[in-house]
Amino acid sequence: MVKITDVAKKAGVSVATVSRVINRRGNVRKSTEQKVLEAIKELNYIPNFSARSLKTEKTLTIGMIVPDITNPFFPIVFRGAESVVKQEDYTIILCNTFEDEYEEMRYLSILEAKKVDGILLIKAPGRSGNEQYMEKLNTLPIPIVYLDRLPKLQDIPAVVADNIGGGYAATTHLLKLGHRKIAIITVQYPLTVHLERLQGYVNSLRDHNISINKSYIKKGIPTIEEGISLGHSLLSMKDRPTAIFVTNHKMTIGIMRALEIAALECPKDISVVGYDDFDWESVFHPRLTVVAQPAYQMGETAAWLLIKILRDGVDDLPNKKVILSPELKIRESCGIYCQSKSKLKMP
Amino acid sequence: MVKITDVAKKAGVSVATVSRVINRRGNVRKSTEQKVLEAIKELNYIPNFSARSLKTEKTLTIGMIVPDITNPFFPIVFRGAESVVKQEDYTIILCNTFEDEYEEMRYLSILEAKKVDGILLIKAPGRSGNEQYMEKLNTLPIPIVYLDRLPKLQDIPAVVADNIGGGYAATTHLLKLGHRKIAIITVQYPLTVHLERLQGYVNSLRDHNISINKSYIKKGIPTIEEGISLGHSLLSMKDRPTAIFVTNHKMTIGIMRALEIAALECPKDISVVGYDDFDWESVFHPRLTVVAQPAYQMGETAAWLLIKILRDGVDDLPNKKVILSPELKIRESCGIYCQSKSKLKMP
DNA sequence: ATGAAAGCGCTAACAT
DNA sequence: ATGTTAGCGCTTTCAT
Repeated sequence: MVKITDVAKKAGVSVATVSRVINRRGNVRKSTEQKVLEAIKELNYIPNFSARSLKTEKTLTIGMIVPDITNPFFPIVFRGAESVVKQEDYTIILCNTFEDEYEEMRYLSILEAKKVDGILLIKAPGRSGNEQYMEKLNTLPIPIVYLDRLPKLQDIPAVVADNIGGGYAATTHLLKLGHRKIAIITVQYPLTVHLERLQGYVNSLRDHNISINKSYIKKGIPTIEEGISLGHSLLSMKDRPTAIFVTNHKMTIGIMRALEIAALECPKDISVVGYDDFDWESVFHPRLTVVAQPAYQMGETAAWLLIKILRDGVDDLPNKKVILSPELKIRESCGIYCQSKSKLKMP
Repeated sequence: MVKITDVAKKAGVSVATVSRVINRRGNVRKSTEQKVLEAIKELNYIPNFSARSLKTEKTLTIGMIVPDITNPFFPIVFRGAESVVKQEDYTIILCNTFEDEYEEMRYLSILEAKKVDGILLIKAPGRSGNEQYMEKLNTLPIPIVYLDRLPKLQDIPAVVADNIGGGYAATTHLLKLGHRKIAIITVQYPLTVHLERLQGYVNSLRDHNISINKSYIKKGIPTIEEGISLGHSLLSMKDRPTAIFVTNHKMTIGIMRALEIAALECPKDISVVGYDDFDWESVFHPRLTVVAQPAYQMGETAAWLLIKILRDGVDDLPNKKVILSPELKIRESCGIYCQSKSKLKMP
């Protein structure tokens, strides 16, 4: 391995000078800089990050903790974050927690040991009995920007989507189509995103003077299988809903499967609004009407925020929390409900 | 920051002893070990990886370079790799190249500087005029395991899928259904995977004595838009194919879109076989018949191979290249072609 | 079983 | 503008 002393020797200068040209510290004559650059190229010298980090306390790497990179929402967020972070020569350690807070804690310790400069954290659902973990999070010596999911902490840097607004938009759309029996399928984890989407649903119903039917509110874990079984329970009700709002992508797939099994057509027999917008959803049938989140932008913004904090500190941040707006994409999975004829029509 | 000397002081031992217990080097009396462990816990000591790496030349991190994490195939591979790598306490730096070899080169230099212990490389397509890069790759001081896409190098550690077999299976399936006018849409990049899938298509046609119609072979870039336009050109032919095999997921979405625009139904009017199997494909319509790759297993296997190399070196590896088999998942996007009646029927 | 001490490759304060 | 040198926190050899 070639090191800085080798370069210095070859160029006929001291290591300090070499270091200066590597780090563009200035105070180097043009001609000596040239010599050094040549030596570097000839020897194929690459500075050793570990050594540099030991001294500077900077690693130029940030950690990103995601619940499930297999959920297509997160790769988009990742790319958004990477696109801004790479401009500052940062690199990302990606950690998958499988929605397990203990796994998250484990990764956090590792990231702390590896001295990443900052962390982009999309939290796993909190475990009861694990509350002291939040304190630890709050006092971690590494800057954290929370992404998508907001923990119960005051005044922390975070980038989230307006989930209440998303839930409200979805429900209101269904209401305007004439639906009155609107169910919601959401995730049982104590996660802000799902709680808020439910809140948006409730708000919309309230605002439109529709009473809330608790049996229309179903919660479960975010898997296809759960979507199927929750779908079944909804579809087999006597007073079956005419529309379903699903706040999770995988459960939406499950619902669609449940509809098929029950030989129900969407949107003819029942309307569905999903969450998150992926490329195939606008092509395959039924084309899903969904609340689309600005995933890429969320990643970008969070990364940008983190870098800003890394540079200037947290304290003089005007607003620590930024909220991005989702967008309702109206496609074909919702039909008009005509009360008089007691059936559904296409819009 | 609490460091090893602090722990030593608190426990009343030397730093050497602390280091021994941390690294489980043995030769420490049970009682002293206990003291050290307590000190570590009380002080909340976390060893500094940078310092350790500087000394040991190991970073316990590996780099993974992927062309596009937004392609749902790669997150699955990532998870597979992570699942084995984490058992050995490695962490993964994920790098997205956007299918750009220059971007890949840039990341490779960074990974080299950061002294990752090994690299999982899913190559971007090679650029002409950039051939000397392969030499550099070959002499990199960091072990590389190639994944999915095989570069033109001899005898390198690699984990790939049997793409010839995949292309053969897809084409043969169509043939058995009675199709004779089978088109293929594939990716124009010089990538083994697509070249081989095309080869499988050709082989199958040859083996069944069907002459190859060059105008049925379309190549383009792997995007939805390109799928649409290539689809158009195929569908507007006088002698339009009765079946299309698409070797890329995004282009498959594009094809389905093109079918809709042309008011053609799948599988009634035309059959389609795609590549890669994602959860929604078995629910939304038309349910795609696809060649499913063992993505997770590919990630696992590659990571396992890399770790083995990290431990034992490359040289005494029995077989450096492992080939995993894909599986044809037959669903509903292919119909039977009845030549006599000159139309398609469902199977 | 334990400790003292020499580096690992680099940066930066200080000297010139 | 350039050089000398003291660490950064850790592992490991060599004594004891």
